[in-house]
Amino acid sequence: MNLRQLAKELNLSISSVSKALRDSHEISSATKKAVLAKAKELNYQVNPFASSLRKQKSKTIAVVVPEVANDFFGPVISGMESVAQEKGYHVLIYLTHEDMQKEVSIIKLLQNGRVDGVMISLSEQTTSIAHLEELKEMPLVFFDRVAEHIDVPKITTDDYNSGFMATDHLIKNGCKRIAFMSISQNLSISRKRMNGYLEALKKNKIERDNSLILSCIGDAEENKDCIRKLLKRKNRPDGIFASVEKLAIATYEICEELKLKIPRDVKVICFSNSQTVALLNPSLTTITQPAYEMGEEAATILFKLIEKKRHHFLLENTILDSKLIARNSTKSKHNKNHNVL
Amino acid sequence: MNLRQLAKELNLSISSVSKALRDSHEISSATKKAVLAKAKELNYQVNPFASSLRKQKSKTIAVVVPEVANDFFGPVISGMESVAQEKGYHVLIYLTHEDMQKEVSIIKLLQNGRVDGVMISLSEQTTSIAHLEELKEMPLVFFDRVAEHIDVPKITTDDYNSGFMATDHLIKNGCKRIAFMSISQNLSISRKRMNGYLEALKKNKIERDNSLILSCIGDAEENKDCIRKLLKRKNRPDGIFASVEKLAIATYEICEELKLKIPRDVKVICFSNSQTVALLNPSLTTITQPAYEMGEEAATILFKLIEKKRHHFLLENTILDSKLIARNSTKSKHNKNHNVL
DNA sequence: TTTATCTACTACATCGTTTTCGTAGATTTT
DNA sequence: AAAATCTACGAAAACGATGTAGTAGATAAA
Repeated sequence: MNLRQLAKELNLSISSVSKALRDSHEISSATKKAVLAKAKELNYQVNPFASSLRKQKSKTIAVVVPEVANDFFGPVISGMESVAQEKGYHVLIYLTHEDMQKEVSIIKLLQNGRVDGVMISLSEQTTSIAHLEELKEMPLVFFDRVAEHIDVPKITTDDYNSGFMATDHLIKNGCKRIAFMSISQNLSISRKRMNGYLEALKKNKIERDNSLILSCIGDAEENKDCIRKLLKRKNRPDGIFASVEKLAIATYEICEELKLKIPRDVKVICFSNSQTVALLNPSLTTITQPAYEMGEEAATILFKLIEKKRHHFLLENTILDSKLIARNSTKSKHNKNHNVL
Repeated sequence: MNLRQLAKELNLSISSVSKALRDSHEISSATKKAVLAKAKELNYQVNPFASSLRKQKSKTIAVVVPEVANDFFGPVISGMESVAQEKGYHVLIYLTHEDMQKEVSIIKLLQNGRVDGVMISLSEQTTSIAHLEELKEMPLVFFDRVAEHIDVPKITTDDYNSGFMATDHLIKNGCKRIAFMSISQNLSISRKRMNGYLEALKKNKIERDNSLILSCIGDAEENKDCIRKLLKRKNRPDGIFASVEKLAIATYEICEELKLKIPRDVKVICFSNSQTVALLNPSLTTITQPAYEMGEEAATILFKLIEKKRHHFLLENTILDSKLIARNSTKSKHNKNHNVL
């Protein structure tokens, strides 16, 4: 069922029917009513490709993420999808699986006008953003894992401050030797979290020890090895700040293996959006990011870019607050623990 | 950059260029080479809307799921996306948030040819599938939460058998009064899991007790209330089989609240795809579904439907095996526990 | 030599909408 | 009554790619 057939049924021209359907003032209300009724009766739906071709917009946005099986990206996407659904937009999803090559080819795919805008969180392995520079014409928003030197809106949490809070929290609970474990150093979030960590050490007059700063970029087993070595040292750390949840989980496993008690022997804090970590033994202290809200915010900004042509006033970055949720994995013997915002 | 401009640059007709790009035998190899080179130089990309309009196919599929922030649907989508990416297809994602009304309107959206095929897992609240019957022309695949009386391919795990295994596992570990908790009774997975549960009771000569069969369809607090009441009864169950993870987690919380020890006072098993539940205290015994594989399988079948016109031979259902991973939450004092496939 | 067959291209209709530009007839203004 | 303005519609040209049908010119078959 297309406009031509509908027009024939109604004894009207194609253009009149088209206008009637979009409530043009050029069409009398009687005619509009007839058209709407017939369209409903015959279940007419606008052909999206014809429409997109003509209007040069797709009513579709793309989300490019490293992974979706994930307590963080899941809710982010959910937030984006809600906003998009409300706006009548469609959401294409592309996974990079932390592979820069895939990221590059996905971005290339998006250059042909298939989408009106793109939201991206970079892969761990992404070292250059040349592929993104080429998207210049396209409304583009970064979220969470952002590239620093590119002139587009970015939504992040305050990673520097979160890194500071996490480290300070460990220190306040008695830690003297705190290890920082992150994934790729390519990621600005890792660097910012580390800078927060370093600043907290400095503020508390603890000297920086580079042997306590680990980049775990291998697979699960390699990362475990890395943690095992760390915890087997004679002067092992008494606090671990993991930049991502999987490293904290691995730490739990290694502690079990080495008969180290958390939090007695070593305290653990990490970034995580999982609900279940509250039920771990011991319950895991986390920095939790407002994932759903980040998705909503990113999408909202993207739609502003898409709808207005003036990108300029929107270039400033949006920074959302994460929460430190203190639980038992960082509890000190003497200090009573309490939730801190 | 479009075909017209490219053709002008090359002093060729539009149709020749179009054919050259698609490697038609009507074009000499010299010309093809020139066209390819120029296309690359000018970064020509086919306009997807023009192409889709003309060819009447979109190279796009839709995934409709209740939620994406989820340890099961996340990997499922990941599996689907891998297959799609390999095939050069794009993936649209739609979330129903367990709301039938949303599901209906999403399906309506998909009737206009925007996608070449649809994969869906029904929302909890879905009671009728009239909206899906109207997609008749469209290649359609159900996964996990399927509708039983509709003539399309379905990918599920063996929920009946899993329900049986889970219940049998509890009985083998000493449980006599086993509660079954599920979400919506609308879902075939709930019914099948329950039937497996009932069959295991029968096989072990345990009488069915309807007061131990709960449908938790409320929000988090209501569900907790429901569980609290169950565990406060004077003859409370000594085993709980939760059809979904969130109900098991809630059970853990209520047990903590009521000072009940798992597995001593009550043993718990549930369907879950979370990695972290292995680290809970006690570690949680689960039935784990092959989520990623289910996504791959669903997508593979969908592409067969899309590519061949003969749907017939594909109508049979695909059933994948879930694994029972025995952990401490179902450990009996006397029986040593071991992983069971 | 004439006719048939290839080769390598081009012209053009088509996919279904949207939108600009017209225009006939009715209504209002001068 | 003539001119200007409205109202409600239609014709037709895009949007960009694809595929059918057609055609010069070259080669092969009769």
